[in-house]
Amino acid sequence: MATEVPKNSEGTPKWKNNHSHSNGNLPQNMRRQIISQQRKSLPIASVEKRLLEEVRKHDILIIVGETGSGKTTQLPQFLCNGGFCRDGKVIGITQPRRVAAVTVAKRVAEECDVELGQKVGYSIRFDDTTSASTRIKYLTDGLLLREALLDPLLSRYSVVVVDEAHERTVHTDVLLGLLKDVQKARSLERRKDTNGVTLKEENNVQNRVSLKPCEGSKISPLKLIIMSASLDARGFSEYFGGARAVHIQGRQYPVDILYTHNAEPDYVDAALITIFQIHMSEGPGDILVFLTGQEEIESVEKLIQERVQKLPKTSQTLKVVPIFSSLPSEKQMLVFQTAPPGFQKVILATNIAETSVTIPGIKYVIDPGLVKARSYNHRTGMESLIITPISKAQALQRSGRAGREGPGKCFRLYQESEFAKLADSTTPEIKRCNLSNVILQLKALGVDDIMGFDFMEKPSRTAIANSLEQLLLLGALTDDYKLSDPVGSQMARLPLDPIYSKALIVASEFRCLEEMLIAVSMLSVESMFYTPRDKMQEARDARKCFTSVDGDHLTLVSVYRASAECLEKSRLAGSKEKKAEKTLNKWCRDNFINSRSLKHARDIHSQIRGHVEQMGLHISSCGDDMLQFRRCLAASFFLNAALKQHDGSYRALASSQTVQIHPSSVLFRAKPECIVYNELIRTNHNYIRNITRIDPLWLPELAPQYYASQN
DNA sequence: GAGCACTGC
Repeated sequence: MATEVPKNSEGTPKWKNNHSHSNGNLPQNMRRQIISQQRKSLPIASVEKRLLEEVRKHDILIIVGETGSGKTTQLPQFLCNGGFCRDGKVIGITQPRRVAAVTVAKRVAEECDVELGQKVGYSIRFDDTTSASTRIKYLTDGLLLREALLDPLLSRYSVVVVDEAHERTVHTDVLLGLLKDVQKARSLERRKDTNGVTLKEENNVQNRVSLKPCEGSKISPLKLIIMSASLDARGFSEYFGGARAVHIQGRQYPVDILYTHNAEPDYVDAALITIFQIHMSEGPGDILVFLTGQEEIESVEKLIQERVQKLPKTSQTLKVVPIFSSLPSEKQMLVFQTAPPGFQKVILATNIAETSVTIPGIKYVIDPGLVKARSYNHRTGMESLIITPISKAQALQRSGRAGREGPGKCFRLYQESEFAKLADSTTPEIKRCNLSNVILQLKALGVDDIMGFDFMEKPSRTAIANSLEQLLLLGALTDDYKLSDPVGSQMARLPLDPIYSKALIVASEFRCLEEMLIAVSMLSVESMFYTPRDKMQEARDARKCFTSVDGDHLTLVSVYRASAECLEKSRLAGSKEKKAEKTLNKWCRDNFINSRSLKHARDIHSQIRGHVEQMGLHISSCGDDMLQFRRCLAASFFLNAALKQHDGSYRALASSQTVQIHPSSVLFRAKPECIVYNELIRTNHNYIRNITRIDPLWLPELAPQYYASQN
């Protein structure tokens, strides 16, 4: 299952698709022949009939398929040929990642010899290629969740295949619980249709059944297929009431796993030594090193360059390439270039190389066994980034990266006894994140009893209670914790963090919705600014013209408007869309702005604007009245207010935690008396980011329900 | 004085 990709609409890099790399320029009939041969040689091909029988016999099937089994591309075709697309029904296959949905759909369309968007298509946020004739639909799991808001019984689907379920993203976990419900509801509905009986069932099933989506459409049973990489089939099977699990062989070359004899006190140093050992005494083949973050990668890169100088001239043949998510895409692309003749490529990567990006040519993997992971403290509402040991499943995934094209070697920079101590699998994300959004979605889907919802792994009571409380404070819920109308249902419709959705509603009252639309779009993307270490001053100077003394929100609005102006100018000058985009990209480079992030923000902006218009909110601008906008920010983000203390640190009013302004904020030096912020994250300190200065008197005035009794 | 990875009708 290659998930490697290419420049899609957002400007993420165009990565090579493993499957079709050799078929590109061949005549059509030859290409067809090759594809047909490739399909037949897949491990899954020999079990087509058996699989179809299993799906017919069981409403829920767990498929454990190793890497290279062909399950993602082949199973939907088997199902379609086996009659599961009759009566216009659709087979939906969910993926945790957009790139995967896109590449796999393209490959399957090619295999079926149809145009993408006809029988086979994909649907991801901002990019839907499906049509009325689409029968095999690849989509992100988040998007299927969104679809469920409109069509609670997912009535167009005859089969839903949840792929990569072992990754246990929040979306996957919520989807699993929901699908279980939908399946029950649909069989109930059918029995009602045929016998006229109503059965009492638990879990909101009744609730959802009453929401009949498509009038007159015949409800068919829903088949569920959960696909996962090995290790954890039992968990899924138990969750689905002892569901049948089948195993499909993979096709992966053997990878030698090597451990260190002794514990390594300094994994960075150990990684460096290992890189040079491989370079000097192993055969050719590229090296992939897993590191924890940008800073570490940049320092290791420097250290390698230094040490290479000390090697004999003939051995100075290492080519180092870094890759991490915030790296601009043109730089990310460099990992796909083959090293110059005689050179060995060393890729220094974060977790991005574990699943998201597949780099060809890797023969050696160096794995220090660590990952920087996000965790969330439900009590304080604080996120943190902590370096923690990986799980066994992750270690396996990493080592597998060495065996995609031939036998490989994986150097684990820890002892075998340490491996045994690792957790089997990574803690599911749902246990590690703020649940406000999940809860809002579930409420909108008619699930009122969150504690009673059948999560595969239930979040803690505190986690649920705190998020319910937050939603209550934002006005999304009524006093008895039901979705409020219109605020709650409007918020649920918007694909944003609930606090941002609320900010839009507040802004429409403050007559600055135009500014807020820009602000929340910009706040919803990662790393708008790109600051390479060696050009820090240059980057700072370039951004000066956007800086607002009022804070980061207004600064972001300026950046957005300047970029829009640049695009507009280019269009007015008669540039074609492509040329205009190029001009914008250059503008981004000149201003040290991440063009991928900006594009993303622009996409979000247009999507959200559409929603907001549909809801009938009043879109107007406050013009030059920045006071009005800041008051609106205070009214929206009152839960995140902080006051300066004597020592220049801040006290967050809601939690009484001591926090500091993040150095990336334009207010880092100014340190105003009172501020609101949007992000609280613990790294070396408790940092707050995206900050605007406000007047402390505004808080009791604009959020009296929260601040009246205090002070 | 500093930024794991994904994702959204």
